[in-house]
Amino acid sequence: MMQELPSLTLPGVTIESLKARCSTCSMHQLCLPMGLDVGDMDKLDKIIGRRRKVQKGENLFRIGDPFTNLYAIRLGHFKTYQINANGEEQVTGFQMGGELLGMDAISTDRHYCSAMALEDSEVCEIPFASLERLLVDMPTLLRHFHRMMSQEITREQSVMLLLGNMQATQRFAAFLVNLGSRYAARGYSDTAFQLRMSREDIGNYLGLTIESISRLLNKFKKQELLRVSNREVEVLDLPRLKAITAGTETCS
Amino acid sequence: MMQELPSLTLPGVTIESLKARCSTCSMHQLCLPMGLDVGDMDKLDKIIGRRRKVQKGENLFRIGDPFTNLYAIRLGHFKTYQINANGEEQVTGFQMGGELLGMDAISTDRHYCSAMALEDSEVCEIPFASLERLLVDMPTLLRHFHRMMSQEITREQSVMLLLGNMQATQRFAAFLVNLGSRYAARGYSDTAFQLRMSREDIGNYLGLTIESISRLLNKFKKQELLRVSNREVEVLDLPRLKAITAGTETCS
DNA sequence: CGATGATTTGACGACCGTCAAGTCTAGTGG
DNA sequence: CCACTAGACTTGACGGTCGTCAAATCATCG
Repeated sequence: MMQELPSLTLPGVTIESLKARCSTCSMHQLCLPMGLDVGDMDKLDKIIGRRRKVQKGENLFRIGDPFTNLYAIRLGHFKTYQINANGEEQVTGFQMGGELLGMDAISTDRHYCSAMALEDSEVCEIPFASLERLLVDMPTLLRHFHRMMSQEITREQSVMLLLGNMQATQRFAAFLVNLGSRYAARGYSDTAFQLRMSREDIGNYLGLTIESISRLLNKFKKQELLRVSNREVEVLDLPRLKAITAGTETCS
Repeated sequence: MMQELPSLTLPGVTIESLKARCSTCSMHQLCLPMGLDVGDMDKLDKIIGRRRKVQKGENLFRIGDPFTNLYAIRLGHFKTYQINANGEEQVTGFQMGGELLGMDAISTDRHYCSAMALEDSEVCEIPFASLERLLVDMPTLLRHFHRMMSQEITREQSVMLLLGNMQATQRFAAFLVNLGSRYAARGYSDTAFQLRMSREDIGNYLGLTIESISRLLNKFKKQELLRVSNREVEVLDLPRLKAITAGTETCS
């Protein structure tokens, strides 16, 4: 349902080749496959600001913060969340290495959501004013930047489908399949991975309670769809999980 | 909760002044307040393609259609919707005059959702390739285009908050308040307007059934929050409706 | 005026949230 | 190394919200 990073899945582009070239940060992973040449890469290097380490539980930015930078995740995982009038959170997404944070802030010059590190992480700051100036001279980068913003729009549409249309079981299956496919796009296993977020965050993201998540994990375990140990997950029957996501496999 | 078009709410810019200047389509309403001069406006005119009428119930585009144009709504209302594996719809938004459609398609060069006219409507086609070429020479327009994409991201985040966090009553109140504020931004009343969409579309959008919408309308009527007659709505107590949206007024 | 689809209303039940208690885990300090 | 603690997670019982189903009523349009 939700999409993989297309830039990481282009044919002939391996994650290793990108890492090798990457001189500064994951932003390059996103640009290289789009056809940036070495000269363009150097220009990009020049505007990319300092690296910044973000400790587990620390906010990269908060709702209402003035907007100056986009952030490319080099390492680690983040969650983004809205806060409603009562101070309750709504998790709007989980982000991992190679993804871009902060695009929601362009519209009002203030961040519209908060971003928190789920583990010790590292980002590259990309001053947006500089980036926008650079875009004028680099049509390829411009194109790619538009694709990334558009992709965030489609990602969120998928979440709306999930929240508006799916039952609890289906939502949770979709969540796992999506995580797996994103790890696969990064060269990791799509069936064995660690959940970087708490049950609470998962539940919040999926519009369910922590208890429901716990029960769903147990149900999937009993059906031999999953092996679960704490935050370690192994998907034993990915096709069936995908069928549940699609709504083909009715209940389970 | 969801946002108004900021470009239509800048101080000193009335909807009339924009309409007067607007030579071709509502895209100009979006650009003028951002500081485009007359020369820039003319350049924009040149790339904007033909107007296109779309009849009620007709699709402007469908999921999977190849992407060539963005569409600026001149007149009328649209809904956008996803379709899941079982062919069920999930309405992801309602759009009105002055709003832009199709930005989700940039990422994959195919439309990621379908758009259908809720009444006889009219749009301007904006060939995206031409627009992107133009953006290179017009930093102001570039800036504005990025704001519009970003705004779509924040809008969707608000819907995620709505679907993930709110109860039925609160969702419906939020929906009405949002509609009102968007009409207000266009120079119409924020308390008396016509619903252009069916109960079914509203329910689908809010993750509720048509029956629930009907009951909610009735409840609000009994509480003297609304006067309702078919699709005609008059909000009698906007502050209280806003309080319900915010979750301040507990149940009602 | 008749027909078709949209909307309303009621009865009922399922799904999932709430509450409460219990268990496990990881991190800390003795 | 173990005891202790706080927080994360699990499990069970119960209830409420909202979905499902069915029937009736109401608009709209040829």
